[in-house]
Amino acid sequence: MAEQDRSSSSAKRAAKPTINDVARLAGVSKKTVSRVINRSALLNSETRERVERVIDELGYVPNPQARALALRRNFLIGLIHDNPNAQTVLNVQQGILEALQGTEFELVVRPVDRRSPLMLEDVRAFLSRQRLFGVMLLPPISENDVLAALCDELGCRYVRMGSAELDDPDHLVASNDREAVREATTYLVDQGHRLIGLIEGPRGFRSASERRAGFEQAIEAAGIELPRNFIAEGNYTFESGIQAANRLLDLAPAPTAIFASNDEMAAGVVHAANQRGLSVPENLSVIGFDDTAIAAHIWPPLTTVRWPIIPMARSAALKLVGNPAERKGASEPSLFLSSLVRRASVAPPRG
Amino acid sequence: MAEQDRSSSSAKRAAKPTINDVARLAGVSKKTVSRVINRSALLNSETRERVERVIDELGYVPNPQARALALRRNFLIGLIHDNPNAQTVLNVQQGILEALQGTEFELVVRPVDRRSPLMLEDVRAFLSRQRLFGVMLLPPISENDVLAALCDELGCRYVRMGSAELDDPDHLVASNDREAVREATTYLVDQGHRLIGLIEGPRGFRSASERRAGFEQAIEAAGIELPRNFIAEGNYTFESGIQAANRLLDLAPAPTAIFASNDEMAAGVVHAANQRGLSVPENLSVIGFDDTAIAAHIWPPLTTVRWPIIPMARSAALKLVGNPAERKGASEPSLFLSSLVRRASVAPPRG
DNA sequence: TTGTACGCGTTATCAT
DNA sequence: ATGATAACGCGTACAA
Repeated sequence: MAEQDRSSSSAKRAAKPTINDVARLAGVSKKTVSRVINRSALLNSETRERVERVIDELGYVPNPQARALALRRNFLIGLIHDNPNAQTVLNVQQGILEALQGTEFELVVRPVDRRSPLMLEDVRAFLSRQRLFGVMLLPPISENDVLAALCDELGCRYVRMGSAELDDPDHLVASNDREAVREATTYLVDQGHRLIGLIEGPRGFRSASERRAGFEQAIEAAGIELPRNFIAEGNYTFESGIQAANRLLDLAPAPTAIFASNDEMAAGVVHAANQRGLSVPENLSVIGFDDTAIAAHIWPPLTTVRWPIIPMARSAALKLVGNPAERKGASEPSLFLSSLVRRASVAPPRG
Repeated sequence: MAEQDRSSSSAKRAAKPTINDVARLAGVSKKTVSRVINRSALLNSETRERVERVIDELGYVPNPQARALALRRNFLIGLIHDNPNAQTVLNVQQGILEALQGTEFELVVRPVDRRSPLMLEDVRAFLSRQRLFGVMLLPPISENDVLAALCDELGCRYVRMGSAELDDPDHLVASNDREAVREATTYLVDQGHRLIGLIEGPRGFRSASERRAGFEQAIEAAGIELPRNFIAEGNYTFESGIQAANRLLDLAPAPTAIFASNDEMAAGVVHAANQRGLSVPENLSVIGFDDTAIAAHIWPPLTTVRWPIIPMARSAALKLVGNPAERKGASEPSLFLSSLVRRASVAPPRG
């Protein structure tokens, strides 16, 4: 009787109840409680209910640290990324957190440097030490097959986010960048543009090559012959967008429209145009990619490709932890469609 | 002898070495190894060196899960925030991660809803379940004293980030928003503006009241008498900036300059001006606050107040985990100065 | 279907 | 200064 003090059902609970408390009060062994927690199939439903009642009364919650030790697995989801743009990382976080909401999982953020020769060893140390439940890989490192293999080797589930089909559906959430850019470029053509410049992303990024491929397909389909130097390379930053735009605008004839492979670079294009006294879209049409906040906030508002990044990240996280509503999360979609958002940065070319 | 198989010093280590392996090979008890790990003072330096050598040979790393269980404390730093703007959260993360780089700590992100009546209970559950080493509190929830008291109660260290002195130096990293805004406003006055509008932040935000106070001090010091309706309220979003700007610009006489309490709203002001056919800075000068990416990316580039957020976050994290280079992290600064970044969005008013 | 005994890898207690 | 032994809270053989 005296022992019951520890488990008063009132609000006071300085020492949190353990599985032993539950077992004792329910009159079962702690293994049985453990079975209830882990939803073992072989369980008398009457016993289960009794245990569950005690759990509720006590407000018992399993100790994650003890579970992690015994299971050799933490209930943490890792977000491994190498600094794609800020807004992307944040949107991904939001999507993941939405999916993890109400679960026992927490999100751990882990930036890495893809150019460091130690990157793989870093990740290996991180994964094997923290024994994460699973990780999400963002572009561009999501395109690294060795990294994915490493996750497998270490028994860590993973889902990659990407702009093309890089893996099987269980390990992938992708958008179809190529198709989206083709649509965007075709829109420019339909407006009457024939001199269309491309600012592509950095070499080695799958998103860069996919977007370029979409651009070229549209150009070819329109029967347009473009000079080689109408394609300039950027590195997805605002500054690189300015520079690439200046290279393009120095050409004669210069493009009357530019597709930039992301919004930051597109903002750079608008910036460069303004510096030159060109106004958008009267003298130059611009399209970006991502539909990040900046697209809607600059002047004029930017026509851009909207990438459903938050739903994608949510879906990816559900793949990782298993959607409780579904069978095992396998039913989460893997392919997401992007769409063109038409705003004010595009107009027909002048005369 | 046969047991030595487990601890070959070669690269192969499928099963990671444990403290027991180290103890056995070093010929000491595991408690002694534990003492080495935790830098206990009472240790024969000869023993320590021997143990350390074995640790290096084996590539032994303590298991965080077991440590967490035994210590009743996880080596995790939590970032608790209620969606201030995206860029802020990300910058804070960057600063924290810089500080945590190379340590045993990981960063766990935890968004909360400050308006939910369950917010405190959420945080309580989170902290007591995960047993975090410490947490960082971002504005505006960092201004909640009850929340800070809750951390204390649960034995969780905390550091608050804020725009004024909310706590003692051990628990605070703050910028001096009031002074910075006073300087910014004075700059407007010095340029010749007398009709200066303010778009303040949302009610209940300390940053909002601090910035307003700075604005009013400068106006008063300049001997300017401003109509009441020259102060409009926003909620730190782009949209609210547009709306507040339109209210201000509808006035007669209308302001020739507007100080917006953050960059997003300032971008909204520029947007609204463009919509009305006013050009910045010829017809309207604008100053923002934060120096987020958007400030430099819109046209014209925005004069704004730079808040050293990354160093602040880094410093806060070091306060939490203790700067290894310093005594105990107590020497990290608590007050940071903001500075005015002059770009192209301010000019003298038109005669 | 349920319970017993032990392991997970570390730290803490209290000896020596 | 160091070691034996017991926590920490949960999961898993294997037995019942």
